Amino acid sequence: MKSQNLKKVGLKVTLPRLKILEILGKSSQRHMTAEDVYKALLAAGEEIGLATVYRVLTQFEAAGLVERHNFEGGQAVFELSEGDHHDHLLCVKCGRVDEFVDDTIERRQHSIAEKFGYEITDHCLYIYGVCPECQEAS
Amino acid sequence: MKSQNLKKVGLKVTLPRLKILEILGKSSQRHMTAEDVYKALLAAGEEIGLATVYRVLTQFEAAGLVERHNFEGGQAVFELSEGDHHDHLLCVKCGRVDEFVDDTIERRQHSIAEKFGYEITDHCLYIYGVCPECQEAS
DNA sequence: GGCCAAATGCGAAAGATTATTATTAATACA
DNA sequence: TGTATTAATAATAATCTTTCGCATTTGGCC
Ligand SMILES: [Mn+2]
Ligand SMILES: [Mn+2]
Ligand SMILES: [Zn+2]
Ligand SMILES: [Zn+2]
Repeated sequence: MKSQNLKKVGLKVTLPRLKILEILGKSSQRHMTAEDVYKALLAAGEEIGLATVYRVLTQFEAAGLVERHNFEGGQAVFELSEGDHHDHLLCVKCGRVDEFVDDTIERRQHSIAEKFGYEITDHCLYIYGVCPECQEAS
Repeated sequence: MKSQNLKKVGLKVTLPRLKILEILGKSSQRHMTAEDVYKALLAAGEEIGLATVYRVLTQFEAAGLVERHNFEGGQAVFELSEGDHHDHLLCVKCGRVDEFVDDTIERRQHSIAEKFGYEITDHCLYIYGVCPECQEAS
């Protein structure tokens, strides 16, 4: 149950938070901007302000419930955290997002951080390109 | 000479463009925000508007003279292109930036893009962490 | 030097995100 | 279950980064 997730991380169980969690879980797009979430809420008949969406998403990020990505193009996107780390492939034409995990890359990253003496906190790898569908279309 | 660089990419040789190229080349920080460049220009006694800095940096990016990065933290940063691709290690405490190249990672990225059928256009790998100096300080 | 398109400077505008504050709702507990 | 306490929300304003519009200036070329 979603309210358990919220309690677990010490957040009060409120309607906006539940609805936002629900949208993030149910939407057909896994990676959503704050605006996307806001519009989905409106479409679902919920009267939740955009500022609340931003506030809640930021809290969710701090609590580890969602991840924020700064893909190219101004707006940050959010996705539900599911424990598993993964990286992203992004189509520059249609905005499609694919996810992947590569253990070799993960290991190399750690050895690079080690070589430079960094204590790694996070990392992100974005591969931009043209997806198969968009290649055909051109 | 810098004016040659500009002519080569089909950009008119103007004072703002020369000065901005110069700042990017001479500044102690290799990775600068538009604001950084603007302040450096002011400090050098040049009267160049911030809008011009943004405009010129964007043109330079389109011409391949500089690269733009969207590190965490709102502002884009720019650095002179020097042909060689590299990725970045970023200290989350002091903002230090280190650069690295890893052929294994580069190769894996291409094979991932291939597996998904993407025609790769670009990619970036940011490793965030705490640099050696900042580890001591804490 | 003088013409003309292109570039600049300035201010306004846009877009994304955050802050403020009065109001409302969730939790704890009587 | 009702109430007090405290945190969360809504609405709006503010902020921050970046871009636009337009009058003025400049660079390239004759
Ligand atoms: Mn993802
Ligand atoms: Mn660099
Ligand atoms: Zn596509
Ligand atoms: Zn540091």
